[in-house]
Amino acid sequence: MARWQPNASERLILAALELFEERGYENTTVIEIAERAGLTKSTFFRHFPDKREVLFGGDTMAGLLAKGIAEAPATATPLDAVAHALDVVGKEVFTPDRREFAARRLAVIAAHPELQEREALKGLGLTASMADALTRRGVPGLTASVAAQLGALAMKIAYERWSATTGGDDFGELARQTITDLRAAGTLC
Amino acid sequence: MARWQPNASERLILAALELFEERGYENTTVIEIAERAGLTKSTFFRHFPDKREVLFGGDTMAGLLAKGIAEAPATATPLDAVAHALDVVGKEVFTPDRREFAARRLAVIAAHPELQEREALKGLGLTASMADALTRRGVPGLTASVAAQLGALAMKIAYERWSATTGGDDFGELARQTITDLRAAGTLC
DNA sequence: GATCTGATGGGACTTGGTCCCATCACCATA
DNA sequence: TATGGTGATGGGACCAAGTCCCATCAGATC
Repeated sequence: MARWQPNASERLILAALELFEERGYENTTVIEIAERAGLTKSTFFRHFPDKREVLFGGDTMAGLLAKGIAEAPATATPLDAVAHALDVVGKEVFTPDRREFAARRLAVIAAHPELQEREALKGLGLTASMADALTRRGVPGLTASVAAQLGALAMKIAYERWSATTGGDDFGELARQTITDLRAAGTLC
Repeated sequence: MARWQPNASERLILAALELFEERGYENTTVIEIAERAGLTKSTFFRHFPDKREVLFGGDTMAGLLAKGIAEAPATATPLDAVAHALDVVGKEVFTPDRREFAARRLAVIAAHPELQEREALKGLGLTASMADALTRRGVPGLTASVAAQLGALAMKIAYERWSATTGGDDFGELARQTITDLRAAGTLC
């Protein structure tokens, strides 16, 4: 059992996903996850602050969305800027090779309230980040909030659509389509 | 120490709120909450499924919102129906005598991520409940989702405004005003 | 080969949460 | 008065999550 094998985090993530699929989240112990990854409980908590977080890699998304919104052309409407940000996310994070993982991850989350709770919190963070980036573009507060909220909804829907495709579909395109759908739906409110 | 004193749940809730204010959420033990309420750990978990839930009374809100939406006049637009539901909630739950408690509760939640996480989950539940009630009115899926999302945002903002007032303000009115604001903001997206 | 650095192992400890059983208050009935 | 039933509570054993601290080991550097 050689120490020092690379990709400890990745191994832990995969081990956790597999075990959650096999026995469910609450029937899986952190120690078991660590063991399957050839590591120990101590090391697990050195890589992730808690058991849930193992399925919610880093907080890079918030910064990426903010960057994408800031970089959108000055003439873009708030929702256009959000669409641009989702395009960036699609190119840098939701790449085709991660599609299958996303689908498995979504299925596990859907089956366990504790994980949904964490996802909801992450969603709040992303919404706040987008709203913040929009106000820095000069968008008035409430409008920024609404656009960010719709953006978060669009991202969620697009993520589900993307992970459910058989492959080949670009996340950015799906997101853009989703936003136009939401825009149409919003006028009926 | 007479057993059988009434209002065990209320006493636990108040004790928890006080302790969270005094020492913070993570520096407060369930045993301490129970002791201040003149009860024990066992009894605490008999009244609440976990430590967080003590600040998130029951799940009556979802049903109330659904009822309010269902009862709205047939001519009402989706957002109008939501406004009607928020009015119902204002009359049955967010009554003036609970305003001060709401303010203290919000302050505590804002200071502790674990509590924000639970609130985020509750928000998801309410959104889903509203979207569901809207589709039962014949509103198409995506439109229902958008209206529910905006409704949840309106409720959150109105709740903050309401709890921050010095008193006398009606939650339903605040919510209605908030929805008008959001509608205006939405057209700028 | 000695040393330094950083990731890992391991164990003690606290707390959240579950489970099970004993105990007590209150009520009804004889 | 007593007797039994019901439901809420007390209490303790137990497991898993998460924290802390220290020992250990691999690899790089000199």
